Amino acid sequence: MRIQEQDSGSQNTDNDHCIKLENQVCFPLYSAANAVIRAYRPLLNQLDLTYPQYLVMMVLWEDNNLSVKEIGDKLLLDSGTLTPLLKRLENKGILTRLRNENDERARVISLTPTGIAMKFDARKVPETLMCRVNMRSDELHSLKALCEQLIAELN
Amino acid sequence: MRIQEQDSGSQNTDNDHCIKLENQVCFPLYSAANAVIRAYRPLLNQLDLTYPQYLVMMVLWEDNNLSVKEIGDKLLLDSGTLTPLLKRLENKGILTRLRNENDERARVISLTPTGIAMKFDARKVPETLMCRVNMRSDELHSLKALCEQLIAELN
DNA sequence: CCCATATAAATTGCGCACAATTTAATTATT
DNA sequence: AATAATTAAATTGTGCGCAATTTATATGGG
Repeated sequence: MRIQEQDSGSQNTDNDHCIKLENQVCFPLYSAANAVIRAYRPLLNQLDLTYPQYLVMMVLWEDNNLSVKEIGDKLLLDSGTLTPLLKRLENKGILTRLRNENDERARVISLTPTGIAMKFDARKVPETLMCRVNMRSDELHSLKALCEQLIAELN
Repeated sequence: MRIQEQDSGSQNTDNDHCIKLENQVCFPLYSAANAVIRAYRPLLNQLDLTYPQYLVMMVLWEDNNLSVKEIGDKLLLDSGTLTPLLKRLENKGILTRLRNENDERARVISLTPTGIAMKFDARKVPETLMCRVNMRSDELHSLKALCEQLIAELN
């Protein structure tokens, strides 16, 4: 025998609703990010890339020969995440990790011809995913803008 | 000497912009989810919980004595994620993982008095985080709705 | 020039997230 | 009742994500 929607005489206060999953903003955000990565997986498997690896590739397709730091600044990821990820891409022959001759602390991450060529097939990946999603362009734009706003607020 | 914004005669097609990080919806979503978990961490450290553990606790505070499957359905997580997570919470004395007597395959996850009591301190966690975020209530609501819409589309 | 400070990567360790598989128990079928 | 199919958790293995630390190089001030 449980009381359902009304506030019984327990230690509940009027801000008790905040702790309900239903009323959280962050949970759908977290869950949507998981869902997106899950949806990308079968598409990216064809390129032998994970989603974070694909993000790194997008950065490098746009601007090759970056340091780990520069990639990290663009993706908001640190060397603890990027170093092993970049080593995996290096092992696949997709990029090189040479030392910067002007600053021996830094590396220069450079796509190989193989890595550059992958851009061609990669173009259809976001396209294919977005075909599966029946959302209007303005909805996607405001989702993007709201996420960017939230990221800015949390720094 | 690089041509910047206009389409030169290379293998570029007019959907080349799709592959730019700048134009992706999923990257800000992924990045915002990371940022939220990062922002929650110092607050949740005081409760000795991670963000996924906190989500499980929220589910159980609302509805105690659930199976692993039922928790997974609410959080969109599988037993591969939940089993070790629940074992860690069990080791902390926050919950028990007894077998369901009617169905020996399933477990009944039940909060201990300690686990139930944590709800009191947990209430201020989302409150504190949202104070740091200078976003209007309607913006947060539409962010939540858009994420939920995207999750629904991807299943 | 020397030393303090700063910076770039790498390393270590933990906890997810999930695909794929396995184990055990339940339900359906014949 | 015996067998097949289904279901619930657990297990295994890979790859993040990040805090904390370490290593190596660079830079700035005295």
